[in-house]
Amino acid sequence: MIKFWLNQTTIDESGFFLARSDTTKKVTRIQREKINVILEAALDIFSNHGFRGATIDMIAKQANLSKSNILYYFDSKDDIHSVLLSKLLDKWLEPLKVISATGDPVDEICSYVEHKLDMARIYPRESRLFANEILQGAPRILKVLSGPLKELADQKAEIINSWVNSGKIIPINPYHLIFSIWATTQHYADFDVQIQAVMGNKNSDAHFADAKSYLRLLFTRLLEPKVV
Amino acid sequence: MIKFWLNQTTIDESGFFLARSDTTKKVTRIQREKINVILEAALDIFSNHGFRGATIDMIAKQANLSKSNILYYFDSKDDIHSVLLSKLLDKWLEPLKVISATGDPVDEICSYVEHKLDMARIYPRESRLFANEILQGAPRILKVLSGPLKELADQKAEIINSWVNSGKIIPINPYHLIFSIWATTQHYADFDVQIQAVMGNKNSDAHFADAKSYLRLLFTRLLEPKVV
DNA sequence: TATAAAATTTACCAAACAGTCAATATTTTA
DNA sequence: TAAAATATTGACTGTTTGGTAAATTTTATA
Repeated sequence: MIKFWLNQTTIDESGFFLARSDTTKKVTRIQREKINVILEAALDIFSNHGFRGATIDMIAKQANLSKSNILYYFDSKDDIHSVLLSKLLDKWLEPLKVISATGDPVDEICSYVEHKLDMARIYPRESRLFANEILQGAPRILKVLSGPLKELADQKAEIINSWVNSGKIIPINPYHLIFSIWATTQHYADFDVQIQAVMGNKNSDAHFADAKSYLRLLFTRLLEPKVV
Repeated sequence: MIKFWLNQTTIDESGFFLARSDTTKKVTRIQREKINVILEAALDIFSNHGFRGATIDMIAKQANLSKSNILYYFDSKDDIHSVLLSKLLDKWLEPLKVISATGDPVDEICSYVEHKLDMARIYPRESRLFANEILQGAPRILKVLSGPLKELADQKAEIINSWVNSGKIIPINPYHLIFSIWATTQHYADFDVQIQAVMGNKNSDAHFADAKSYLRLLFTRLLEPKVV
């Protein structure tokens, strides 16, 4: 369990969110600053090396702190990782929530795609942290995947189905639509090295700009009942 | 460097393929068998835990051999991993090679998609091994990505461009088309846990069957100049 | 079947690593 | 500014891990 409480929430070992305890002492300026510095450094290290490939020493060096000092703010390596994951999950689930049943179906989906692609561009480290976790069987966030994530996906799948039933988009499996959006957008963060190798080491933003128009075309042509 | 030569090829430290040396002693029955057992076990372990998360002891246990015995056949943990990667790369690049300029464009692309999806279904461990490697910056296969893979992608991109120019498919960035195929197909192997969590733990093959028809629809509707 | 070669095991080493603890330094507060 | 609270350091510990070396067992060969 983390020693100092972060923001308004934190997580317990099972990955569920707990409200801030009343008996908590107030965080000092130094605690707030150092915890941020550590989490920032840890995100760098964990996202590039995975949990097992990362060492507290690497994080310490990146943060310009001593290992002991890091273990003063966090009880363990696991602890740092847990906090990063919980912060990530908030951010990660948010774009999907925005999809609204009342909007234009193709617009709603394309906005979601664009939103997710922006996330991959702005938060590539978070994307890789997530990918690392999933690749290794999601040991720490399985409950969140089969709980909140599944519920959210179910909910949005229902909306997509209603669009299908009213003929606003072509008949389609909503879950696989969602998976293909996740796959194509996160790919630009997770497989960045491969993209750089194949496309040449241009400015990464150029690839994202091209990806944006490509993916809009892809999903528009998929969904539109009329020709585009 | 590996002690016993495998099949017809192996790799040196830089990741390039070397022909089998003439001075090599012949491999015994036991060597052939045990090397296969070790590689099989190592694929399990590396694909589920990443390079740093895997230990020789885990591989040994999985293979029902002692750690020392494994180090009798392979010089190091790195060595086992290198051999697995080289075997994987052969397999991984092959489907793309099949795309032919003379076939029907949409058929060619859809066959490629199907082929890649089959690979993800049949070789999920290889897919995850590859994903793990890329996620961590592809330190061991960067040369292959910017060499053989890039050349192959360039070559196929030219074919796709020719299809665009002759109006057989709609105007499209061929590289991003390829990326979206890689992303959507490999997703079903790499993010399997997430898919299971969201869709319920049905038989995994059912998801692949659904994915196959979904992806055929996706790429057909993307590419066809006429309505589908 | 005796001998050589190959395979396996056992005991070990050194480095990397997560984490502890007590001493010291710095900052806050009364 | 003195005392209390907080922050930082450095030396240390036990464990895990990759890898070695020599002894022993098993298999192939002449």
